[in-house]
Amino acid sequence: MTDLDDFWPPSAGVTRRRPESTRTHHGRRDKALSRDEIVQAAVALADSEGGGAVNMRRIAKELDVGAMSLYWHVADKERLLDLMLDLAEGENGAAELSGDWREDLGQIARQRRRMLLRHPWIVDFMSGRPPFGPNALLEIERSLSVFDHLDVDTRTALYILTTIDTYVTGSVLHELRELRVEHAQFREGLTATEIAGDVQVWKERLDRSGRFARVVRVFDEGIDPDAAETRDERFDFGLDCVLDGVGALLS
Amino acid sequence: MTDLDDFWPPSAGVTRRRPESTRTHHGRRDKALSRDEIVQAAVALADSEGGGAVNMRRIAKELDVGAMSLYWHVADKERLLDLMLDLAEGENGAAELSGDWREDLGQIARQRRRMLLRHPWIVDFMSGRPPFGPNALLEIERSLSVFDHLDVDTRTALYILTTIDTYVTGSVLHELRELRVEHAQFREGLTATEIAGDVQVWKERLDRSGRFARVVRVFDEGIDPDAAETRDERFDFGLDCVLDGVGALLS
DNA sequence: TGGTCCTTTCGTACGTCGTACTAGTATGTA
DNA sequence: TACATACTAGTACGACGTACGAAAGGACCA
Repeated sequence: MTDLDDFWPPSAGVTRRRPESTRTHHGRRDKALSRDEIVQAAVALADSEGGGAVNMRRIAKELDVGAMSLYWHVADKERLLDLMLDLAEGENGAAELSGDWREDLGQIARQRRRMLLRHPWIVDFMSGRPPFGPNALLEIERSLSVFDHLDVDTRTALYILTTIDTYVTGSVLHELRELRVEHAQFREGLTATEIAGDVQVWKERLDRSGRFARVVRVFDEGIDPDAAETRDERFDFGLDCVLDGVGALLS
Repeated sequence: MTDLDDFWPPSAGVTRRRPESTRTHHGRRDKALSRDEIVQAAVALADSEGGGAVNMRRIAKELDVGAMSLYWHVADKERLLDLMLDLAEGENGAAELSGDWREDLGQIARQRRRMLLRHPWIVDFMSGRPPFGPNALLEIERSLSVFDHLDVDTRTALYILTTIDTYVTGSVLHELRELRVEHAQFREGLTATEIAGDVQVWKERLDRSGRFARVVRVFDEGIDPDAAETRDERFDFGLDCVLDGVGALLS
């Protein structure tokens, strides 16, 4: 495994490099601080306390290190976030592909969704960050291999992958909205019955106004579009739509 | 037009209300400050200088007002962001629908994409915010009407709308990533040829490693998946996939 | 006229953030 | 011993959200 840092795109000034020659420890600390260690700590912190808890002082405390020590290994917080994203990107073990395009694309999509739900902070930091870190590139490479034995030009293959990834990303964004709203309500100490009562009052206000007939019908039919139990089903529903569309295109 | 504030869901404590009785101006300022005025100023600021420029002091300066004056009309910054999102949501004039489901869903999707691209800060603030402000609800109501004369149960209709919205959101997220990377490069004073040269070096590194055969082929075929000219085409490609899938379901 | 109350405005100040600057400390080399 | 290299870290600055409380000015009543 060569140094993956070589594969960052030119726009990302990620590579503040360690010296190639000596690897001995020079600092005051007993163990040498490393960039990987920092990124891992940051990811662990973001996983357990949310993206909002990620700040340099806090990461440093986690590593029992001065805040400014981080800046030797990482150019700034933006670069650290780049590295965090790509680390998460890399944790999808490359399970082998079956050879059936629909099954494989479906598996890639579901795997990616699971990854994003494991690290909800990714969607917070994704915007404005180029998705071409080394591990992301490896994923793209792997995904492109699905089309190896299909009669599809490269551009179309890319479009298809982009469409699927787009759906997955948007889907997770939706799910996280719901999860966080639930969480906020829970933290305010509201019981399920209190929430249901409030929703009922809300619904009646909507009903009385006469401008939300169809929305009110959703309530009345007892459909909770955000119900936790139906999220997988809903994801698969949309994914099937997308893959059906892809199928129509491939034939 | 009754007060749309009535239609906020119970979870959003948006409604710090003005007193109902007297409406005369009491403050020190010559014109009374109003919540709408604040929200509009915030949106204008976000549009022109990006979501990062939105902060209470700056909005106040824009209105020639003390920073803390805002807090009489808006509970806190989070609520202000809620209001900003819903204001943008409301600017989609409700063009009448044709009655052809595919055309109408396509139009809704394209209109929403344009809105999100007009206000790129929305995707920055969207995560973790419930999408049920009054104007969002009106949009949902309008979208649901597409299914009025179709034989689709409510749940499926909702799933379809969610799938489309999911695709649009993810799509805009992708586009903004690209736009912002371009913008960052531009701001660093890089010329197009410099960028092309850097990319070439990057590509060759990828090539030499032998692990990115398919990605390198994308380069070699001269395909820029992020090219500005092809963005509309790419969006329509994916949207057609989704709508094809929906079509398969409806028949 | 003067008091008192309610609505609205806003100055000050605190805690938190990213990080520039600078001064260190430990190791290797001449 | 002297100097360079590789790291670590304290201090400090400016920007942020906003709690707190003081005030300003109209409305009302005496």
